[in-house]
This record gives sequence, C-alpha cells and structure tokens, in this order.
Amino acid sequence: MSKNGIKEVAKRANVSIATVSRVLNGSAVVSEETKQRVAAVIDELNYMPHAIGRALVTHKTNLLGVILPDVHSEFFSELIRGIDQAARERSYHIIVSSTHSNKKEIESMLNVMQGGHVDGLIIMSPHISAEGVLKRLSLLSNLVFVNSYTNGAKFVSVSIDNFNGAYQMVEHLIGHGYDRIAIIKGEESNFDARERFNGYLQALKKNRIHRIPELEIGGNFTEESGYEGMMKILKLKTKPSALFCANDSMALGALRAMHEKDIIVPGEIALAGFDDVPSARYVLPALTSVHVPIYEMGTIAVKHLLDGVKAMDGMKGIKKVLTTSIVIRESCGCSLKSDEEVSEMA
Amino acid sequence: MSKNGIKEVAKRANVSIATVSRVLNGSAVVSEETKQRVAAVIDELNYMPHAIGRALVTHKTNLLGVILPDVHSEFFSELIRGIDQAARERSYHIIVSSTHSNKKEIESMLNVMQGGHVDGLIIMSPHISAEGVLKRLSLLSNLVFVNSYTNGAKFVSVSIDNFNGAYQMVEHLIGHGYDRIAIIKGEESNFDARERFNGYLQALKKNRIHRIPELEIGGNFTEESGYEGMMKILKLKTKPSALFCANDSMALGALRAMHEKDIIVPGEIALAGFDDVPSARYVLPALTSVHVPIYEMGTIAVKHLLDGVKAMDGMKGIKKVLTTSIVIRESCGCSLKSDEEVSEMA
DNA sequence: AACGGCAATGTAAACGTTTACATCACCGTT
DNA sequence: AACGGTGATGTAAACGTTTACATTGCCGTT
Repeated sequence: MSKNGIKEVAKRANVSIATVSRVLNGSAVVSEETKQRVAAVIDELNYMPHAIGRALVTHKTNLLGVILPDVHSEFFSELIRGIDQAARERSYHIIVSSTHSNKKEIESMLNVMQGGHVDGLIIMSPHISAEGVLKRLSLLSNLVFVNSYTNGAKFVSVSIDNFNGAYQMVEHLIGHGYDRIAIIKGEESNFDARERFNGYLQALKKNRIHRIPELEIGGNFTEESGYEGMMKILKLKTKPSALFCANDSMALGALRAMHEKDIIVPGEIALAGFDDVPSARYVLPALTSVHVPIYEMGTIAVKHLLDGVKAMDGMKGIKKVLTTSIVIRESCGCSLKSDEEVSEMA
Repeated sequence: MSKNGIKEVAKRANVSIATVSRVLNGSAVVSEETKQRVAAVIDELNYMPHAIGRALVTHKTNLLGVILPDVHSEFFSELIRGIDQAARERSYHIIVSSTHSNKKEIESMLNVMQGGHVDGLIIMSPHISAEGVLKRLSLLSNLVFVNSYTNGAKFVSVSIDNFNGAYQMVEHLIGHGYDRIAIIKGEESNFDARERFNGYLQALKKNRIHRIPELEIGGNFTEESGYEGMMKILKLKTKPSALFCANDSMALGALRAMHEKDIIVPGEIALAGFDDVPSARYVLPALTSVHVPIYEMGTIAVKHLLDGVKAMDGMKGIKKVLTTSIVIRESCGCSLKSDEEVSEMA
C-alpha cells in the first residue's frame, strides 16, 4: 500500500527521478549498471508511469477520438474495427462516441475531445457538412472526416464512392432488361443517400430511361422504412420490374414486404441493395448489393491521421475515395438469366 | 493565434487564475460582477479548460475503459451502445479496445488503462477468468466484469443467464416432439459456450433423453464453423430431427449448409440459435433464438461502475445475472400447423 | 599541472489546472 | 475605537511527469 510513483522508484534505486524517466523512455544514456538497478525496482514495485502526468508535459495522449452517428450498427462496428486495428498498430487507443447526428451533441463531443485528451479526431457526420462541424474548431489539423460532405477542399476526408456504386448497380439492373426501376432513397439530408440517388439518376439518364417520380420513394435507411416504401410501391397501378434500395436495411424491409404479399423475387420484381451487410448473404433470395470497404475506410482514416500529418500541413486537403464493387447474388435475377436464354433459344 | 489558456483569461479579466477556475467550476462564491466579466472573456477567447491539466490534480478523467474481445460484432456493437448511452448520461466518455482474446493484449490494455487515463474499467473476457486477468491489477475497485467467469466472489460482474436460456430453448424443442437434438457448441474455453452447453445437457437429462456424442459438434461461434458443423451432421447415418446452435452466427451457417443440401427447415430438421441477432428476423425461415439483453447489460455495467462505487467498497462482490427469453419464430417448427407451405423454387 | 571533453547523473522549471490557506476591505458590535 | 466576522479574491503548492541545463568526476592531452 506504500506510495507508488516515479519518486518512490527513484528513492529505492538511489537515483534522481530524471534518471528513472530516462530508463523508462530510453531517452538518454544511462550506465548499464544503473539501468539494471532501476529496472529491478520498477519491476518490484509494479510501477506504471502515470499517463496523465506524462501527457501534460509531452502533449501527447496516444488517444484518438472517434465521433460517429449511431445509425446502422453493422456499418458502425465494422468501421470501429478498422480504426481500432490501425490505431493499435501505432500503439494508439480510441475514444468512441456516438452523437445520434445531433448537432449539439457533436459540438459537445468536440469540446470534450479538444481538451487535450486526444491527439486526433476521426469524424463521421453524414448529416452535417464539415464546415458546419468546424465552426468552433480551432485545430484544423489532426482531423479526418469519414464519409462526410467536405465541401471546402481544405479538409482530409476518406469516403466511399457512393455515386459509382449506385450507378453500376443500376446499370446492372438495366442490363437485365428491366426498364421500370424503382428506388427507395435515404434522407435528403444524408450525404451518402444523396450521392447514391445521383448515381441512380445518372444511370437512367445514360441509358435514356426517363425518371418516373412515383417510383422514387423516400426512406430513412431503416428496415421499417424499406418495408413501408415497398408497400407504397405495391399500391401502384403499374408496378416496377426492379427495385434499387439505397441501403441493405431498406432492401431487407422491402423483401419482407414482398414475401408478405407473395411477390416472387426476382421473378416479378428484382431487388438490389447497397452496403453488403452480412445478412445480405443469408436472406432468400440472397441479396445482390454494393460492397463497401468499411474496414479499410477505418484503417485509411487512421493512416492519414497519424502517418500523414507532416505531409499535409498546408491547407491543401486530401480527399480519398474508396471504390465500391457490386456483388451479384440472386435477388437481381442473375440466376434466372440462363433459364431465359435457354428458353429463348428453344 | 495568441496564447490561450486559463492564464490568458485571467489576465484579460483582471483576476487571478484561481478566480477563473472558480467561475469555471462554480466551486466557490464569486461576485456576480466578476463572474460576468470572466464569462465574457471565456466566451470571447473560446476558451476550453485543458482536460489533462485538470485531470492531473483532480484525479478524474471522466473516461471509462472498455475492454472487449472482438468476436461477434453484432453483440459487440450493441454492448457498446448500451455502455456509451449510460456513460454519456453521467457525462463520461468511453475508451474502447478489443483484445482479440489474447492474454498478452489484455495485460497490455490493462496497463494503458491503469495509467490514470480512465476512472473505471469494464472488461469482457470470455476466455480468461477474472482472477487470471487480475494478476497484476492493483485497483481491485472500479472494475466491472461483463459476461466473464468470475470465480472468486470478490468481483463485480454482470452477465446473462446462458444456462437457463439454453435450457429453455432445448426444452422448447423437446416439446415439439424432437428426440434427436444435435448441438453445435462454442469453444471449450469460452465461458458463454460452456454454460450454454450445460443448459443443453440439463434439458436432455430432465427429459430423460440420452446424450448422443456424435450429435455434439464442436464450433467456435463463427458462421463458418456452423456451416462446417452442419456438413458433418449431414454425413451421419441417422440425422437429428432438430439442431440447437450455441449462437446465431453458427445457426446462420448451419442454415446456409442446409439450404445448399436442400434440407427443408424446419420440416426435416428444426433449428434454433442463441443471441437473437438482428439477422435472425430476416432469414428464411426466420430463426427461433434466445434473446439476450445486451444493451441493458451495458447500461447496468456502467451503473454498477459509476453509481454503486460507494455501496460496495468491501470485498463482498456483486454478481448480476440478466434473464434471457426465448423468441419463437419459424425455424423451430412452430408455424408448421396452419401456415402456408414453403414454396419450392427448384 | 592544467585543461578540454565526455559520460553519467542531478536540479529545477515547465505543463495547466485545483484548492488550502492567506489576505484584504468592509461592516456591524461592543 | 478596537475587534471579529464575512465575503471576495489572490498566492502558491501540488498533481506526476519530461527535459533543458548544470554539475560532477574522470581520462587523455599538452
């Protein structure tokens, strides 16, 4: 129960605290003999340097702040995995906080994180633009945005190619011959959602298919909203031949609605989602979706934050966009295709 | 870009730093006039107290450490949600770290966390007993175990009732009339897995059903191991009439295997899992599973850690066990009586 | 013999706060 | 008029480290 600190170690080893600090950090030459003696005492006392005291003088905490909205948990946890992995490789740890996309919460978080507790910050803020977040932020550096709308060019951001993911998927559907392709969108305020919708529109345009307003349904990325969106669609006089959902949760909801109404997927209506969540593999029919490299996004964000600090101290800004890839399963109708071809030939 | 700190504030407001500190914390009487003046300067400078400096003297960081294995991410993220929510209500933030169940990693984490960075620790360590973890741990207090094997009675722990969850589920299967009930287990070293297996055994015993060794398959809580386990089962001469998997991931894997081999679930083999992950709702047939209150487990752990500190300074120890409930869906065969037959798409 | 250089270690300031204690002015008692 | 109490504020030590600078002793040169 005795006092335990660098002073105690110093006393017992008959050296000054400076020397103890030196052997602790290997920061200067210490004679082999003293080194041994100090190490022995450290071991004996089970002494651990006090991180706070150290941080006060070094201005380094080896902690990284991560601010996330709490939505879709599969995405969230995968991102954390990536961040944590990359962080620990550099012997950093992470402080996570979810903001529920509440602007005030974000500011409060930023404050906490400012107080010197973290050496850097990774922010994912799909609803609020980088500039909005940065209003009160003085530490323009040591900040990386993930999947957020960074309008000014002066930020570092890592995001996925929502636009092309959606574009390619819709083109794939068009390739199947579907001409009435519905979409269940995300919220207007959500950055990802907007981009994905744009990809959808562009694919239609490139293929000279006109937009049909009644096939553009609102949603909010929840399973529930997918279910409800589908129900709306099923009330239309002419139904679409395919449906693209702006994320997998909504696609799952839509699928549930179709099962209930005995719509055969993809026979009557083909379906595709976005995110490639684990569940996509297990539903029936397995869901065709756009794969996004979430884990990599996390590791890259950390890399930018910790490794690239020196490289970009100017106000250039870096914008890294990760490519997506479509993964074909059953729900888009690909397994039917060969049948059709066969029958056509016959 | 001028210096910015409590000193600067003090200077501009023509008071001592002590007074600034006092208005910051409301810790002592300050005249209304001074209070206003200081507040104005703080606002003008956009001053934020430096958390590290403060922590050094108060010995409080308002940070909570959370150590988790990285396995099954749905569980993981839900637990974090609960912890984070409860923490922020008490204006705490959390430091998360996953250990990959590596004993050395755990120790390293404990060290980091010891250094004064956190005010308390929540540990989930299904593979290593509390005493093992605590070897080098001096701060017996401010420590809560989640879903871990705390053999000594001197710890605070929160866990779920694995035994009874499994017991009830297997009894439910028996109630259906199934007599050959297979199990895909988790790893022997995993606490949850052991308890769930014990529940299975006990249910059989109570109902005078003999264990059949070839129906007790090893697994490791991954989807893959469920798939492989099922493949083993399907090679048996006499197949089981039902399968209980020690977690949902494995059940999902088993389901995939059965789909591939055109086994009808639950017609030919009924299926039940454990954890009630979100995906359980969306697979076909929807998976019957044991619901565990993960989120609540997180909030309760925090509650114990932060609210109950005074209550238990002795070495009594607290052991809170949260009850589980079985949620019946289609995979166990409950809907077979009147529901429409599973349409075949072969 | 005096000195410069070097290796090993000690001294003390600094980091940004909080807080026990001291100080001070003022006011009401006696 | 002297005093004690009180409310407002200042002073300085403390928290546990790191590190620039100072000190010491020794050795090899000249």
